[in-house]
Amino acid sequence: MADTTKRYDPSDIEDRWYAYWEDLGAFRAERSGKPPHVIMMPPPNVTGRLHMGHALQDTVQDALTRMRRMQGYEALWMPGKDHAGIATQNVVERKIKAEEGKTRHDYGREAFVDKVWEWVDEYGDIIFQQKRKLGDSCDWSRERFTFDDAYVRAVQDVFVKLYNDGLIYRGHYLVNWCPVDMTALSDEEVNNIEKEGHLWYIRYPLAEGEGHIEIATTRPETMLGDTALAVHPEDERYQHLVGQHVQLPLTDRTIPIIADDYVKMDFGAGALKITPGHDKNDAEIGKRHDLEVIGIMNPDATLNEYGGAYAGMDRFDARDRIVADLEAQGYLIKVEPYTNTVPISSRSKAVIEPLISRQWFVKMEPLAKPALEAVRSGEIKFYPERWANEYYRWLENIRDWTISRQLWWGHRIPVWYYTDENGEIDEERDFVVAIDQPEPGMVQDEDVLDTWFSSWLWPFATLGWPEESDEEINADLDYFHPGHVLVSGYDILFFWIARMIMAGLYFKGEIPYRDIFITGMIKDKQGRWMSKSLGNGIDPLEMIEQYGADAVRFSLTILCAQGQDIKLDPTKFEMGRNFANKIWNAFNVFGQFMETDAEGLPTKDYRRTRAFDELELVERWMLTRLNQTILQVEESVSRYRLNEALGAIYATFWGDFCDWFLELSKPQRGEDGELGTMSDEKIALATEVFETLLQLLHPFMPFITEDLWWKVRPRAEGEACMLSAWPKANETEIDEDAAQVFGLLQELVSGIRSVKSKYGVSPGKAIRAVVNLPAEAERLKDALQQSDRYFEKLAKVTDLTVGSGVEKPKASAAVVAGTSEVFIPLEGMIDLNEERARLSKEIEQKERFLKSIAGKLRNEKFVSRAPAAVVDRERQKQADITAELDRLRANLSDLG
RNA sequence: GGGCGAUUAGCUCAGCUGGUUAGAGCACUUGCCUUACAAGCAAGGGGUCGUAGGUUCGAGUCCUACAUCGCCCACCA
Repeated sequence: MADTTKRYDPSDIEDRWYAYWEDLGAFRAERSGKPPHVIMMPPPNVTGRLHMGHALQDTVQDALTRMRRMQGYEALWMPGKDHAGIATQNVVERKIKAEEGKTRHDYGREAFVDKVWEWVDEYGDIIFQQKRKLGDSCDWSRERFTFDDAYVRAVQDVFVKLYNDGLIYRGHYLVNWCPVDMTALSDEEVNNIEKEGHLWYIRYPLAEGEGHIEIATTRPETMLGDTALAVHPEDERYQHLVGQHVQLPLTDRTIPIIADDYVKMDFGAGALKITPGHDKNDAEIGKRHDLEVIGIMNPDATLNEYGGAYAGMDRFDARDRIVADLEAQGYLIKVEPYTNTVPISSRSKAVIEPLISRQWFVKMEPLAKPALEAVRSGEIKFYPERWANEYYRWLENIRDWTISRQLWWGHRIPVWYYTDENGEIDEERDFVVAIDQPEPGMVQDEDVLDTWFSSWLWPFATLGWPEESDEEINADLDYFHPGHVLVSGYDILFFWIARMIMAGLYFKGEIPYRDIFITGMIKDKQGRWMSKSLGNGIDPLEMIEQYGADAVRFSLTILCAQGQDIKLDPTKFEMGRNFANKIWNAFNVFGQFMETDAEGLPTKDYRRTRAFDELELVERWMLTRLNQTILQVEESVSRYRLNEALGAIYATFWGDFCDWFLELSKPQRGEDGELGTMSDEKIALATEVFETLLQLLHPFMPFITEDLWWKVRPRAEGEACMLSAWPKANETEIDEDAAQVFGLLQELVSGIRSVKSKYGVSPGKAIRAVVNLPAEAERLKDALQQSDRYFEKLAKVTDLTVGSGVEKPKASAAVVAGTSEVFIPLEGMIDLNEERARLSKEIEQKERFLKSIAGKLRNEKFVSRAPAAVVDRERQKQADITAELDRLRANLSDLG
């Protein structure tokens, strides 16, 4: 007797099987004769904790990896983590602040970086432990970090190459400056959000003579950096003033009035203050007119010496004061409420201050072109396709990438400067771009690189690129690159996915992968992003604890439809839990009759001895369904419709295998109430189907399937489910005929049950039934006559008659199924009115249906234009329904 | 301002290149602790597929507007 309990308890087995797989080395991928299948795990931040987004994406990646592995591929799922510059630095800064009351400056750069390393060593692998709980079958022996020595080298090589190719430059430009993190950011790291603000109308008096020009601004404090006032060249109000000057209020400066057709005459006051040091558009206008650039802010967004009386104040305090002073001095004309877009750091949420700063940039256009072409040509495909449009849009409008960051935690920029006698950087002399210090005394650039400047190399730097002297590495790169599919969310389409494609093509000369599967994002029940601040997150580990990893994986997969966001709430995992429980108990049906050893493991290998055509109806039907399901799964997975694949297995397992096959296969209770037994032949069939279903389910629900795998057959050492050969559909065991006959049987059984339920006949009460078949259906008649046992088991029909032209017994209910019908004599229980109503309702429904078909067929255009197959199908339907109606009417009139 | 997505049963969602009488899970009703499973079984009820047009023999599916919600992008101060 197998050792199973009624309720499946996942906590019992999951860790055990994970350890077993790892010990077996089952996750490892090595260069072999097999075709490779490679997935690069998007490296989580070292600060990361497993969240539902990871759980979803890992489930998808693991399912694909496990399936390919079973299908005979050398499946590599490469894990790793990202040093995540700002994020990690922030975490450690917060920690030392909280624990020691210190800032990173108290530590100094070197000591602080050491502190971060300490943190990484202590906490950096937590997420990988969490991923193990989920069942991730990635090759941990290949785990990489974007700060591994070899990886650092790759990043520096890439910098040097891009510089030498003329694609990296340094310069003073207006950049997105975050005053909280005190670093430059790329455009992608900035979000524009709508915010209620004000539009202040301010008067700038003419320097020469009477009068003034009115301007409008949303950021009055920037006026301290104004170096011109612009009007439209065709604006008749101001034309005559161009070339003159205005007095800049609150300062002793005067600024020129210039004409530029960027100015919209009808917006605001029709004139524009120009602050080239703090506004992107103004900077361009400034360049056109060769204006002076004044930066009025310090890195922390307090005003600097150009702020005059406001120097040292925070920019927003200064704004209030300036407005108050303008008003007091009569320069403020009016204030209007105004909604404008404000740039926010995606990391710190601080309002970004555009300011001029010396930074490093990558010229993107030359990189973008091939990347565009790779997708346009179809070499790389997006699933779902629509994401290709987002990708095009971004690449077609690509802007240069600000890659330098004023942080301490990150890849140092491989640029060196000469120093003067005081040890200060000698700005007079050229810098040198080199990985190692070119000359003693030279100092390295203080800045570090954007995190994504290292992660864009992930698909090949993780394999050891660019080390060319090492044969192992070369062979690995040859074999495992390019990869096959990238699974990711759309949130990092620009940050990472697009840049990886650029990097792959530019540095490696190859696309990084063929397919990109973009999953939806996990949202809360109300469709909001899950976040710490909202406290609406669902912790995958708690869910695993509560429902089991397989249940979590099942539910996430089944909910993951083609890129749609998932509104998740914990009760969704009940679906998976219930299914796991169903699987567990289904095994028990036949497992309890197997010969087992003391540990409950099978000692006998039950194999079917009969050929397919010797099997009985339900068996042929079940194998047919199984083989159809295998085909369906393959088809769905090839299009990354994992929800559909898993849904198909679920329906077959529960709706076919459990509800019909097992119900018919399990032993019947003996006459005297004693438990029956199951023949070896029956056990063999159940085992065969169940085992195959376990394999189909394994990629999605690895733990329970592995556990039961060992319980259905004696296995040799190491003969794990996860390493078993993926089932092949056996097309010779697809029997459409059996499917059709069994389908009719299902209809008749359901009809009988329905009648019993309708008339309050207890399901357990034995009844008689008479099946009436059309005269020509000899084959059906034989099949159903042999199926009396099925009717008994499923509907408690103890007396079955099957024939054609059979007389309808007195006082019986009738169920019509196509051209067949079944009579259920219910002497004394049947309510004639009820029965009439029941039949009438059915007749009405069929008549409506028939009418719509007849309508179609009367339509000449339909008959002439629709494909012949469609028309034939309608004709067939018409004939079927007509026959069915005849019977229904006959049955009705029978009732008198 | 531009683009994308969503709108299908009470709820959450599938529904692919148009073609059986639109499906699932949950919830609901009725009956069952039928010795695999009450995390279950059986039988049911419930949908004019957001609105209005159009294309087509045929539309949940394609087209055009519109509405509502959500997301992305964008230099009108």
